[in-house]
Amino acid sequence: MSETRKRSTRQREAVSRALEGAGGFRSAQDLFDSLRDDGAKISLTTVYRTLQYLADEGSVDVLRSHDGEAIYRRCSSSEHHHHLVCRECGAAVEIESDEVEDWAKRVATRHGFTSVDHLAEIYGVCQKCAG
Amino acid sequence: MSETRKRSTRQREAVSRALEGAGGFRSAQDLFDSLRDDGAKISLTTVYRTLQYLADEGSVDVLRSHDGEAIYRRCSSSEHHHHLVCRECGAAVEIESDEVEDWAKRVATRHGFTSVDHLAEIYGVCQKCAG
DNA sequence: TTAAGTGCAAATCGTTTGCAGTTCG
DNA sequence: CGAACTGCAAACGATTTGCACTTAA
Repeated sequence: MSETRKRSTRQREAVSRALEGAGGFRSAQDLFDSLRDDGAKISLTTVYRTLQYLADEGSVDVLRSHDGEAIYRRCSSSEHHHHLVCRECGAAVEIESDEVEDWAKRVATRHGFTSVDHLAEIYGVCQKCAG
Repeated sequence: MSETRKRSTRQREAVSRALEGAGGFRSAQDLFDSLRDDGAKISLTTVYRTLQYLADEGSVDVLRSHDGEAIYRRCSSSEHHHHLVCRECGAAVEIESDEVEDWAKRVATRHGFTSVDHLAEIYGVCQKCAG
C-alpha cells in the first residue's frame, strides 16, 4: 500500500524539511512558496506528489481547510488530534482526546469495522470574535 | 450579510425539500441528482447558488468531505449525529453519542468558544469489504 | 544502465460567474 | 415593467496526469 517512493532526492528532502519547519498545517501552495523562497528548485507538481507519497505512507496528516484546500502537516505517528476552529476568524486550537479515540474505536469495532480512522472537529466562535 | 434571496421559487423550495429529506450531509451533486430523480426541473448551478444562499443565511451547515467536496445539511440548531463510514463501499451507519457531544462542548467552553457545533465521523472498512 | 523521480503543459473536477432569457411581485 | 432568479457555457482554482527528460543507485 505504501510501495511508492524508492529514491531519496533533493526535492523530497526539501519538502520534508519545509514540513518540519512549518509546524502546523500548510497548503501545498504555501509549502511551494516557502521552498522557492529558500531557493529550492522544485515544481508545484512535485510538491503535490511528494505530499501524496508522505500521506500514503502515513507520515503526514491531510485535512481540508474550510474553503476546500488540502492542508498537510507532518504526522507524529498515527496519533490523532482534533481542532477547535473559530467560524469567524479561523483561529484554530489543537486538541487531543483519548476520549474520542476510544469512542471511535469502540463504536467501529462494535459494528465490525476495521482499519479505523476518524475525524473530529469542533466549530464555534472564539472569545475575541464573540465580542 | 444575508441580503440575498428575495423571492420564492419552485427551485428554491425543491432544494429545501431535498435537504429536509436527506437528513444527513449531502453534496450539491447528490442533491441535484435526487432533485432530478424526483422530476424537478433545476440546474446544478441553481442548486449551488441556493445552497450558498442558505449557508449565508445560516440555514444550512457546510462541511468539507475528505476529498474536498462541500457537503451541506439543513441546520437543526445544534442537534448532532455522526456516521461510521466504510471506505470501500461507502456504507454508512448512523450513530449517536452524548459522549462526543459533551466532549465537544466541554473543550470549547474551556477555550472560551461559544455557538459550539462539531463534526465527528469515523472511517473504516466494514466486515463485508474486509472479507 | 534504467527505473524512479521531475517538470511542464494539458486535463480534471468541483464550484463560480457572465450573460441573456424567464418569472415573481 | 423591473428586480430576482435561472440556465448554459465559459471561467476558475486546486489537484492530477501524460509524456519526454533527469538522476540516483
